[in-house]
Amino acid sequence: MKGILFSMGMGEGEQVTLHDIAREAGTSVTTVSRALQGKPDISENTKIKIKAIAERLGYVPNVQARALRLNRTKVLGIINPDNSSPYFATLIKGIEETARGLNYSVLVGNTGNRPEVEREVLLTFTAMRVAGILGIPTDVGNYYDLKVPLIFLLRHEYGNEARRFNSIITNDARGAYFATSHLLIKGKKTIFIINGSKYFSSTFDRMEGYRKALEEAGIPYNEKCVYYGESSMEHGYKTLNLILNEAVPPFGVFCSSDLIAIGAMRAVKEKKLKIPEDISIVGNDDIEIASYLDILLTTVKHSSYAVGVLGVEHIVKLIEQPNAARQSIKVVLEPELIIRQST
Amino acid sequence: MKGILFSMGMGEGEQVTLHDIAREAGTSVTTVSRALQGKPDISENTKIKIKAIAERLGYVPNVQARALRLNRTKVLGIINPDNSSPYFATLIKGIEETARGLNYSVLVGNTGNRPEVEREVLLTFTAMRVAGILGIPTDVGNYYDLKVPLIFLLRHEYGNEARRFNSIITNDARGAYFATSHLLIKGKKTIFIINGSKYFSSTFDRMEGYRKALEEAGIPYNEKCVYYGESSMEHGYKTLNLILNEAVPPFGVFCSSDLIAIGAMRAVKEKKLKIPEDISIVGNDDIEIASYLDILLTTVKHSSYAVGVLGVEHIVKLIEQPNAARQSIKVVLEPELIIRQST
DNA sequence: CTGAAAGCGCTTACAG
DNA sequence: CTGAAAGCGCTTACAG
Repeated sequence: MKGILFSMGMGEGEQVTLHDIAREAGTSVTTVSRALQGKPDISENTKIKIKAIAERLGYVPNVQARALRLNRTKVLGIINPDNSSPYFATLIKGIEETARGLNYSVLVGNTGNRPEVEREVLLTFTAMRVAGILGIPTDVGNYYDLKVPLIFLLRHEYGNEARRFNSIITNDARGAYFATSHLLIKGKKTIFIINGSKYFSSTFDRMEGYRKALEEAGIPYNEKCVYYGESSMEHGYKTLNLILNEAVPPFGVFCSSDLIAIGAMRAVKEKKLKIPEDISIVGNDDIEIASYLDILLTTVKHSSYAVGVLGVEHIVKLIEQPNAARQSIKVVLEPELIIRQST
Repeated sequence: MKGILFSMGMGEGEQVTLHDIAREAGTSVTTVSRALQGKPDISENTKIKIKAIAERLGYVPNVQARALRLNRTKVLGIINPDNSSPYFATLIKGIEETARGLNYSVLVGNTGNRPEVEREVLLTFTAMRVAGILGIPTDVGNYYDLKVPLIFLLRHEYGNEARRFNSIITNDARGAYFATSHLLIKGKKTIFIINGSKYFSSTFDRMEGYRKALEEAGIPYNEKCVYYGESSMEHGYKTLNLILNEAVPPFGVFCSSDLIAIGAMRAVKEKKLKIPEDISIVGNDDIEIASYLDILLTTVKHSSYAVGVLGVEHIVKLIEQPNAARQSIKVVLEPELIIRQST
């Protein structure tokens, strides 16, 4: 690493500035700045000369300085519970790829669904003066006094605060409705739901679709069929074992994530029960592995990648078109039921 | 979102500065800066007053300005092929959590293993003046003239350039040796290897362990048993089908990632062949799902989370301890064979 | 077509 | 214990 640098007379950490180029070119910093920006009021000759020197010196603009001067950055902050969870990972990929195409960088923060961590990350993003924030909220209250464009992804606020925030979500009520109806049609009379955390709007929305489907089938709602918790294989595994202590198959289970479904399937397998005969399982998300499992997973497909893409496109619009900031963004992506082998 | 802000007289995008606090406190910006930093040369009274005002105004320091002044940022850049691949996702999680604990932010860039994208991301990071870079390299040549601390993760350079770069890797030669020996011990006479891309050092290292194990067992090396490609379920699936066109079971397969192994298992299942009787499969990485599959996957465990943690710890040392920068970092984490049901 | 000057928000010697 | 001043690297009116 040393060789090349030292031969150019630049040590590690030393950065070429406009001033260096100006000195080399025998011109002013002003001219260098404008030449590099390709502004029309600089002669072709000068531009060519300056660009050549910049190239030779390995000049890379200092965006910190530019940000300070222009009072804007090209950085987006992403707040999410856990970047290693496949659904969020795909969302982040959509964000990163779209942001890169629009010349934005992306700062990632994990909250583990802990409000105090979320607050901390938000503070860091604010200090970094990110141009906008894309958040999968844990505690909506943490976002009240942000001063930058913000869009909630996957979850929105609910209750009294409703409609104050921008959001791009998937239609979880409809997804749950699809899943539950499908389970019913497949002949299961009892449908369990292993839902997410009670504090998320998506969890709440799913209850709506679940109840609607039951109602339409004339099956009374029974709160003993409802479980809440985190989105993990382990939780799915444990919860299905809990259910098995209380109920005898056959029955159906709608899981609020494919991860939960995979854990649940594992529990079923260990009890030597059959899927879908004894227990039908519907997942949620359609992560890639759902179509590589031993028993292909029937699931409600939501494209988190698409949510990421839209999130960036909309937030960049809010950032770059001042009058757009007055608009309220409410996007709802429709889900699709993918029927495979687990039902 | 507007309510609170407007009542404070601050609109969206307007930021409180040291100057605002100074005006309010009837003091100089210098004093405010020092008070907020908790420097000893400011009276207790002044500190208390200034901190209260800062709090009330919702002051958040502008790290861009600080970075410019101090000529250093608290930002780390991560370059990786694909943040949605589970092994990398876990690595990134380890990086993010450790970095946050040390007050660093984390910029994530995906390369898709494409050198030109890698170059682009590196340029952006340089422009952002990241304090250090943690990279899973695709083309080592892209890193030659970086001027910031750099550590390669998971892969290192090889060939002529060897030993110029810092690296934290897993012992892939040993892992492949474990896997291959294990397959041999389990009675398979032919061992295929579905390896990664030819251009990665980890792929190369795996070949070493693979050949050593064969040699010890007195089995001649046959290049027809070696396949290269990307790390995906789809590739594992296709490759196993290719293998099945050429060879008849029983045989063993060592896959260079669990994702490949899962794809391969799917192909075996579709051909109605039995795991492990007909085909034994060993994965690599030990991603979480390996222990939730229908047939629990035997795999070589490498902790990418640990690599992430160590990566941050070491790079922060390089950044913050100038004399440490002279040291060369070469860390190799040892793998472990986890025997489950697929062998 | 080009340059001198101001200023973004911060920190830190330096002076008092 | 406190403040005036310089300067980090950049951009942009303003003047010529």
